[in-house]
This record gives sequence, C-alpha cells and structure tokens, in this order.
Amino acid sequence: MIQIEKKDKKKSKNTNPTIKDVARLADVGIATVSRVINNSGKVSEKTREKVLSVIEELAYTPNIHARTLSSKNIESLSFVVPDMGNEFYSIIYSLLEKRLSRSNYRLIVFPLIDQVALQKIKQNTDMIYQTDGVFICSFSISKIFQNRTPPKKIILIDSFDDRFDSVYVDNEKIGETAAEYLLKNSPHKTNYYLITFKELDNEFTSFVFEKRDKGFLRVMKQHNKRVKVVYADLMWDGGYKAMESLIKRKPKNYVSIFSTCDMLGVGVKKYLEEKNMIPKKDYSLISVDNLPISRLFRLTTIRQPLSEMAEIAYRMFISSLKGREKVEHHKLTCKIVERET
Amino acid sequence: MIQIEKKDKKKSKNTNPTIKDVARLADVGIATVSRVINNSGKVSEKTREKVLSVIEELAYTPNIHARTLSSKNIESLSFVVPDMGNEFYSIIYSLLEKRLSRSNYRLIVFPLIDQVALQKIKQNTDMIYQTDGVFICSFSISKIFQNRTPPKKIILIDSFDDRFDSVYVDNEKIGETAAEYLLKNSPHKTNYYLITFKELDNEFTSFVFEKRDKGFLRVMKQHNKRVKVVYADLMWDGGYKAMESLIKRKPKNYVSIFSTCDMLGVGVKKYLEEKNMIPKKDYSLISVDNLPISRLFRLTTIRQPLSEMAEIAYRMFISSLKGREKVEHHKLTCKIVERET
DNA sequence: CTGTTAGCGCATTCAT
DNA sequence: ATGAATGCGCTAACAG
Repeated sequence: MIQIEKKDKKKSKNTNPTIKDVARLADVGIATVSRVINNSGKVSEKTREKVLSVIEELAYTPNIHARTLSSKNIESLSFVVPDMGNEFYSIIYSLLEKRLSRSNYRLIVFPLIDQVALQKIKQNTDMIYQTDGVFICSFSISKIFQNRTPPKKIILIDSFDDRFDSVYVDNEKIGETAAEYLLKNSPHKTNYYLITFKELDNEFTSFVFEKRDKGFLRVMKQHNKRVKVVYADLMWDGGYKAMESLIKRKPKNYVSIFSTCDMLGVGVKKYLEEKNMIPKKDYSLISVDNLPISRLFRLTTIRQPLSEMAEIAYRMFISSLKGREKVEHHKLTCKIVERET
Repeated sequence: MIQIEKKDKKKSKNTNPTIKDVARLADVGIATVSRVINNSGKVSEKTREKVLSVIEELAYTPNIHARTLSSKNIESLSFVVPDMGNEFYSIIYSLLEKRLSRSNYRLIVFPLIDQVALQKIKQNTDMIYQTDGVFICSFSISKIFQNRTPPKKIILIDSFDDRFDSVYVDNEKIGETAAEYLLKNSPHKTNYYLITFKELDNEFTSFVFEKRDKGFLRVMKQHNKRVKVVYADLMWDGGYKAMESLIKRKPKNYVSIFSTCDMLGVGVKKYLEEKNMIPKKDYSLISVDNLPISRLFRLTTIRQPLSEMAEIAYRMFISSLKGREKVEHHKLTCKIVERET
C-alpha cells in the first residue's frame, strides 16, 4: 500500500527528471553526471557521451536552485528601477546587461512601479536578497530598505548615498546650467517657464526633478527673473499639454523654457512648432537627458552620460567583487548638447 | 587544528545567517522559525516575537533557493523579449508585471539582444528552465528552443506556433489594412513608399515586419501600384533618414507612406513636416502600433491591442495553471486609429 | 504548540 | 575514472 501510494505521488507530480534519473539511465553515479554537466573533473569520452545522450533524451535541465544551494554560486544581480518604459532606464539596463552578459551574470529587473512592488521587496523573503548585488536606479535607497539591512553589494545609479557606491550626476548643477543657458540666450523681455515633474512625496521619491528645479530657480532668482512653474505628467504628451495650458497663441514676448527631461521637451517643442514659433527667434528650450529621440527633434539638451554611468556601475561591481572595501562615488559632469533650440 | 580550520572557513566565508542561527539564538527549533517566517501553523505569541526579534537582529533573510528546493514552489516566470528599449515591449512588460504582481509572481526579463544572450538560453543550465512558465515576445520560438524540449508552460505573445498558447495579431492583415487605407486616400498620381525594417535572417527573426510588408505589397500589386521599399534602422531617426534618402524637396506628386511601426512613423512625419508638407493634402501616412507617442504626433496608425494581449496572456497562464491542457490561440484584430495623417 | 527528521537536487570530498 | 556519502538551507510531515 505504502509503496503504491508513493509511486502514485511521484507520477502525478509530473516532476522533472533529476540528476538521479540521468545517472540511473546512463548507468553511472550522480557524481559522474555532475562532472559532465559542469565539464569538471575527468570523465572518459565514452561515459561522457552516454550521459549526454541520456540528458538529451530526458530533456534534463539541472535545477538551478539545488545548484546554487549546493555551490553557493548564484551569479545573479538585481536591477531596481522605477519604470522600464522610460527610455532613460531601458537604455541603462541594456548597457549594463550587455556588459554583464559576458561575465555570465543574470540581471534581474525589479520594477518598483507601485506600492505592491515595494511591499514585495520589503518582505525579506524576496528574491532580491538572494542576488549577488543590487543596482538601484534613481531611488533614494533609504526608503527602500529602511531599517532593514540591505543586501551586500549595492550600487547606486543616478542617486547618491554616503554609505554605498554610487555614480550620479549633480542635478542641481544641471538646473543651474539650464538657467545660465537660457539667460544667455534670452532678450530682456522674456517669459520664463519651468516645465517639470512633481514626484509624489512617498517612498519612491528620487528628488531628481526636485533638485533640477531647485538649481534652476536659484539662479533665476539671483538674476531677478520670475519663473512660471508648471507640473506635467511624465508622458510623451506631458510637455505638450503643459504648454497648451500656458500659451494659447504665439505671444509677444520671447519665451524661454527649461523642461527637466527630454520626454517633456519633445512635447514642448511640438506644441511651439504648431504655433509657428521659430527656435532661437521666438523661443529657447533646453531639456535634460539627450535620449536618442532628442536628436530627431534637434532639442538642445543637457546630456546625461548613460554609457559612462553603466560602465562605471559595472566596474564598481567588479572591483567590489575583487575585494574593494572602500566606498566609491562618481559624480559625472553633464554638458550641453546644443542643437536647434 | 581541524576545528580551528573549520571555524576559520566559516568566518572567512562571511556566510549569511541561516534558519539554524536564528533557531539557536531564539532558543527554539528550526521548524518554529520556519512557521514564523511563513505565517503557517500555530506559534505562541511569545515565541513568535522572540523569533522575529532575532531575525531582525541578524538581518536574516531566508534563502530562496533552499526554499523552492524544499517546497517546489518557485513562483517565477520568464519574459523573453528582443529589446526592452522598445516601448512596445516595455509596455507589454509593465502590463503583465502589474497583473502578475498581485499573484505573487516574479517576472524575470530575458532580453535576447544578441548571440551571447541566445547562447545562454540554449544552455540547459539556464535559469529560464527553472521558471514556472515563459512568455515569449515576437520571437519565432522554434529558433530559440530548437530541438531541445522547451520549458513547460510557454505563452507566445505577438507570434504564433501550433504547439503553444498564443496571442497575436495578423500581421499580413495589418499590411493589407494599411494598403487599403492609403489606396482609399490617394489620388491617381501618387508615389507609394514602404518604410520598413529588415530583420537579419538569423535565429532571432520574428517575421513580424516581413509579414506586414508582404500583406501590404500584395494588395498594392493587386491594384497595380508600384511601391518603393526602403529599409530603415529601428531607431527614432530611422524613418527620418529613410525619407531623407527618398525625397529632397516637396515633390509634385502626392505621397503615400506605410511605415511598419510608430517608431519609424514619427521620423517620417517629422521629415515631411520640415519639408512643409501638409497631411492629407500632400501626403498620407499610416503606421502600426499606436504607442503613446503616436498620439502626440497625430499619426494615423493601426492599433496593436497591447493591454488585451497582456491580459489574455495572463489569463492563458492562469488557466493553464489550473489544468487546462488544450492549446489556445487568440488572433486579435487591429483597427485603424485615424488621426491627422 | 513545538522539536526532530527526512528529503528537495545538486556539488563535492573521499574512497576505490 | 568513477561511485557513495555528506551537506547546502529550508519545508513538511511526524511525534510528542
């Protein structure tokens, strides 16, 4: 009875073949199979082939969990990111992934799009705690791991924290640069606009936009310029709608606009073009990012060095693997890419 | 001596705390700790608190691999995709992820950007074989898993194969629809252009573009219209450059263009606008996808029902979990979203 | 309620 | 060159 029950259980479970099954059918020990799989140790050509053929026949695939449990060799990394739909992040991701793939690491994406996603990470049972390292994009890290001890290797991309490796840009400086650019290119009678994005003040806040705003407004204030601030949705038509609410027809004054990212800048320029306004004659516009699309639009923009950021993040991870203890911080400078606007 | 060595080993390994450590410090059995972690079984409030405090103190996080090994409960899914940088895919991803997150599944992204990535998957040791199911976007599946038996649950998104659940659109039909739209809106003297993307004929080929081309060209041929075909890069300025090579200044004839995706369509329209050509007066343009950006550009486009696709993919996965055996195929219809062009 | 124990699938000595 | 045995960290009976 007991035996039958056991058998039934096994059958019904429809379990995958294991190393044992392979060993049995190949008439060898499991150690030998293991050697074949890992190309380690000495195995005679004959047995190797026999084992391989059984593996093929059974469509056997080694259980990765058993494997890492046994060897402590995980080789996976986490990539925590606000929104993969944003080209900014998907580009960084691709760059990092390409770099890592050669080193046999898996980059697992953890998109923190909502509270549910955040809650998952906060449960210490989450997969993120089992990876060899975590790249965090844009987020203020303390919010994510709060009082909980975070995973071992943490590398911050596009944000800063004393305690962890980081590569980032000076967002306040970006705001200042934008202000100076506009000031330089604007006549006396100019309407200044800041089109930006307001993050909800919650655990997700990255302060990236806030800092750009701050730097920009500070310089403008120093020059006694009044700025009208409009908060837009972070979508392709966000900038368009913002401008729509601001300008109904071509105004008398010159218009100077700082849109805090390309995604907004595209819409802004589109709207102004529709109002027959000519860049540098009727308006100036500067945005931030230098995403591929900004080239198509001939947007003047402040370049975020994405490939450098990815490269440095990668290097910090590798050097940390090799035993580096001291925390590294890389503050990258951003230059203006001047185009049509 | 031996003991010392062992200790050293342990220390130097800097291993994470295990359930045993927690149990020892909390002065309970490991089963109790397990119960606390999983909120299962009965544990007295006193011991629960004690255990939790030790967990906190040790910053203990359960080893997910041991866990799944022991419980056979993996709860992760794969998402195989050509390029997360393409909004088309990142949107599907987000939709799917949002849907799944409520069911406690992790969606792991496997971007097949190059041969290296493909090789990884072909090694049967890859993580992808350990997930509960695989969503595959756009790829011709036989190329990926070739003769190897693929993982259990496979769900095809935006591609079709007899053997697996699939949700897709009829891309030849899309081409036909585009042709009919242009034919309807074009005067007798019209230059027809097809701006499309040529996939390398390798294991990655999805045939999506090829099919759209085919459907389009067939109908055009039926109507005895000659079409000039241009292959563009799949980038934001791809369509722009293609048009640049085609038209130097505003031509005498009416121009009708089918660009096989929005990413190309945006550039096409941008170029025509710069040449002062007026939509529906000087040219017609239809593309495919209906990505968010196509709205900003008032592109007439053939809508791909992304949310439906994600939803159906999700449902197919769930029903398959619940024991459905029969393969399902969902062919979705695509309607024209007529805007400015 | 709680502790003990038997695997989960595999890598890895250690014998042979 | 190869097989048997041990343990990785955990869950799930089982026995108190």
